Amino acid sequence: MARAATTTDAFNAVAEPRRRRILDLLAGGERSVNDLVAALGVAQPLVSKHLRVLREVGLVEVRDEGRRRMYRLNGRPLKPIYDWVKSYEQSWAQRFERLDAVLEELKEIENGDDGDDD
Amino acid sequence: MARAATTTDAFNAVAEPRRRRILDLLAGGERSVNDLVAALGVAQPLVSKHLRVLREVGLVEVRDEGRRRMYRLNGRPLKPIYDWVKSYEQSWAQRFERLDAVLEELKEIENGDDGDDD
DNA sequence: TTGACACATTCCCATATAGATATATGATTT
DNA sequence: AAATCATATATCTATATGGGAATGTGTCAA
Repeated sequence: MARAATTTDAFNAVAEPRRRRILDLLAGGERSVNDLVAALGVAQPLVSKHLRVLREVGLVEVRDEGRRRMYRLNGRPLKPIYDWVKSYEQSWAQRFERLDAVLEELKEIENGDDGDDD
Repeated sequence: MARAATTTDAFNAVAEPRRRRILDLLAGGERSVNDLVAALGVAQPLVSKHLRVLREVGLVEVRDEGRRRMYRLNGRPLKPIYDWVKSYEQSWAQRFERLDAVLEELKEIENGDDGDDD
């Protein structure tokens, strides 16, 4: 099996930095494709393809306005990512569990060794 | 260019569900590879390969214990994901901007049409 | 030393890109 | 209708998988 499609879910869609950048731009408000092309400085077909991926996972929605297509953000599909990653918040905020272990080691070392040994 | 390597950053590493599951298991405490193999129900070489990816982005750390290798979680590389996605929290908590637009449309319809159209 | 156990790595395959280029589609203007 | 503008899609290439099977490596037991 190959890697899962980028359109499988938001996790995969958002793994690509350019797509995150697009979402960042859309967070500032609705934008046309050409707007995005100019802001990103990449080829138009590539932007369209990225937008397609984002559309397929529901992260953006389109509205036709004359010959332009206005894209807007829909953050809802990001919530599963938020929920998942939030449950790990402790694991970087609390760097003290490890510290505990180190302190215990130091206590033991205190008993006789110098411990200059990284 | 192909897709970015899964070892490029945590975003890519975590796009794979099996790797998220591994982190979920490690969140409960240190585990040996065999433990993970049993818990996941997948082939051992595959688990080792996923662990390698997680190791390369710093999401797990290893400790040798006899012939076993004990893996433990390091959540720090998840922080960039958290920070990025957190800035979108409004965009799903606040589903009212859209509602506003709908209400405006309804007001207009009120002026003459029945609007039985969902 | 031999054997068993726990993992990691290598090789192979099918698949899915990201990007570049060329072209198709659809709306607006002239 | 013809030309133009704004986007989307099709085609091609190089690359990076995830998974399966086989094999390599290091540790402990007999």
